[in-house]
Amino acid sequence: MTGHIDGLNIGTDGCDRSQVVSIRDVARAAGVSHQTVSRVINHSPSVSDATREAVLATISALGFRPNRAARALAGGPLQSVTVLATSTSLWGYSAAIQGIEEATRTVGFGMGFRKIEEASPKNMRAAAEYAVEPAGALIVIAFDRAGAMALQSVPSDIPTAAIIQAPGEGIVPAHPSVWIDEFEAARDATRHLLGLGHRTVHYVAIPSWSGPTRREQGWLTALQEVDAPAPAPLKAGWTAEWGYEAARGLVDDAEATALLCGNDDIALGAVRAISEQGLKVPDDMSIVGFDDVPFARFSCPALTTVRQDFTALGRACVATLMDLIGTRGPGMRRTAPEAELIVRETTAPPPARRSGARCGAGVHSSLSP
Amino acid sequence: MTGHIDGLNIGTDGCDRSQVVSIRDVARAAGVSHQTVSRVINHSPSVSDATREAVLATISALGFRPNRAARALAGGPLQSVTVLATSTSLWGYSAAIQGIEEATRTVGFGMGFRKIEEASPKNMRAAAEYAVEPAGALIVIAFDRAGAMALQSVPSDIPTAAIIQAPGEGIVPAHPSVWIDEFEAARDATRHLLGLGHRTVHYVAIPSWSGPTRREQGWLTALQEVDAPAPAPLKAGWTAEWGYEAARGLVDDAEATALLCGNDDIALGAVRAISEQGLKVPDDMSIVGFDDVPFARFSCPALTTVRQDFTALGRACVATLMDLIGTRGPGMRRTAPEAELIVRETTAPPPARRSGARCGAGVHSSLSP
DNA sequence: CTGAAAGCGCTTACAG
DNA sequence: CTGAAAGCGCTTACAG
Repeated sequence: MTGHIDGLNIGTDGCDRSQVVSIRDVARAAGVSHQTVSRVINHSPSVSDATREAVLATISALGFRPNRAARALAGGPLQSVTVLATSTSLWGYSAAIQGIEEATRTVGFGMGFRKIEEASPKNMRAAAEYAVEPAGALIVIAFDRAGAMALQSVPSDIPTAAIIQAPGEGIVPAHPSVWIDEFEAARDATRHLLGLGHRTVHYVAIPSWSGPTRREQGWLTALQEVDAPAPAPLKAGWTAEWGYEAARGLVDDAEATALLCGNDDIALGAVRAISEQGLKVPDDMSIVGFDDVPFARFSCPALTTVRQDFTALGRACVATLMDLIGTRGPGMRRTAPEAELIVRETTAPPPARRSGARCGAGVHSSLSP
Repeated sequence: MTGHIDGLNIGTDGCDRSQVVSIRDVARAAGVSHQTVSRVINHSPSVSDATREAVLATISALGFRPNRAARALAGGPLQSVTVLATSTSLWGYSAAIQGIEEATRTVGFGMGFRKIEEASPKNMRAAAEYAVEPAGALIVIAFDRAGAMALQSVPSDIPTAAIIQAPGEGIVPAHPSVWIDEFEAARDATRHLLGLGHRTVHYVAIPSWSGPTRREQGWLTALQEVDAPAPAPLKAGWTAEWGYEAARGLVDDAEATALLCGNDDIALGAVRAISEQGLKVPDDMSIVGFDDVPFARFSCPALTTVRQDFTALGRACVATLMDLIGTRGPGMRRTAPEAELIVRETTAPPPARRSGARCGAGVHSSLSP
């Protein structure tokens, strides 16, 4: 059974504009001019304590709520930011959005969200139009190609900050941006695997559109440090399917005993693929993820991964934006967080000798829907 | 290393208000009055095709973007909804938000988001204030207690719709609401387990604040249908930790061979706990989740669960809201989606005889951080 | 079909 | 410290 109420409780049509109390109503009730009320709600120092209190009392008595549209229109300060991103549900995105929301709320801003479907200039103009206020600020999450293109297409009169993938050496982002540089963490993860005795480490790459990512560079550097062979990175998308497919392709390669994955979903998909072949993680194959999604420590075996604090990154981006528009919140930290290797249960020394042959016993049928 | 750009490319301060083109600029350039421009951008039929085209051309030539604040202030139709919820990252929430965003974008609305920290009336007033427009519409996601309280505290002059847990028989929501009724799916899941030969099914409940949820009722009904003993539901929160703890408590109970969990995170946490004890899922314990999170089919073993389409639910909620405010989008479906049992690998017949003793060999140390 | 008027609720200057 | 003025960019009626 499905259920829904068809039109109950539609007593109010939501357009009771006659009844909402305005700054003038407050002024009248408090015996002052409406400008004085304006000063009070804007925390102007040029109001005597007595009148301030009186006005404040009237405001709460009347249930006055300032009209944001009017404020924005009259040239008040920016009070909202709208975030543009290709996803709300992938971990990095949703965690970053959470951080952005927290930080914007702290400084008294509202937050809008709009999904990037396609990063055409036309769409970006539309997106900017939905920026809630005239010239309302934008934050674009540009982890992916569409996001990066969106960032480029943003109208130049809109204050914009971005969360991006760590740019390569010497590349300067076109907008104030924040990122996590995972070079060292990726190198650490690779060294960890190498230190366990693996001859080399395979890498399943998340999408990139402008040269290798910093995490890929870190991986490669660790390999080169010890003259380990560097297999070509496996290209993947963001979801578990990709890790599943990548790992299936590696199962018959006796040389492949360690796998660094561009994110945890990919890693978890790889774990699944290995297990389906009757092999064990980490006994037959070590796997390391990236991100430390909340579930990572509950997976079986618990996933070794590189933790990234996307929520803090979101907060840092808001701080950067506030610098840009000259509104600095109290104690806003703009430093991007570090990435950190978390060793759990999916990494171990390589098998004495990988059979390469599938161990029939453990073979499941392929994925169910 | 952490990285961030300090203040690069801050050529624009974002307040180039002198330069933004207004309806009057368009009017002048097109040789018409500004009302005519207004009519064009509002799709009024009372404009000749010739003038419409001319205006449209000028609009794109000048890069005109209507000012939403001015529109809202002047009494134009509602053009945004802001969603209130306690989380952006839990699956049900983020998927619902995605559906809401899609649907609002389709009808030309913008979407705001504000997290519910605490559902005090004061906070709700503040939240309403951040509704982007005066009397801007609200959607509250009331899966949890704080959400439900928020829904109650919403100022009555704001058009509001809600996504809620399926209400018990005879309970009428205070606002137009949508929900998924999981009664039958929960009963199906329980029957499935019973049909496999389990004597009974234990249930790990998600939080409830007004009697048993529909899914709990479905579970109980299936048990009663066959006179199976009905163990007290185990209370849990929304995350994997809770399933982990609940399952640990069940491991020594030889009677407990099947577990229905209030959501997939709980179920996955339970799987982890069982495995840590050296037991196997589903051989020693069958586990069923709820929601079908994207990862469910990749877990090892792949999770049997009840699929719920939260994205469709979000869309249905927007349709309900549009009915409320009298703005009906093209082809909006408001029917709430059904829940559906997806049988995968975590369910099987009960063990011939559960030892109840822990199998030392497989015991991991407890959870890493 | 199109234009001139008035006003939405606020905020900046500008005066006192 | 406080009030009277003007205007932000649009939209509804109201006239033609």
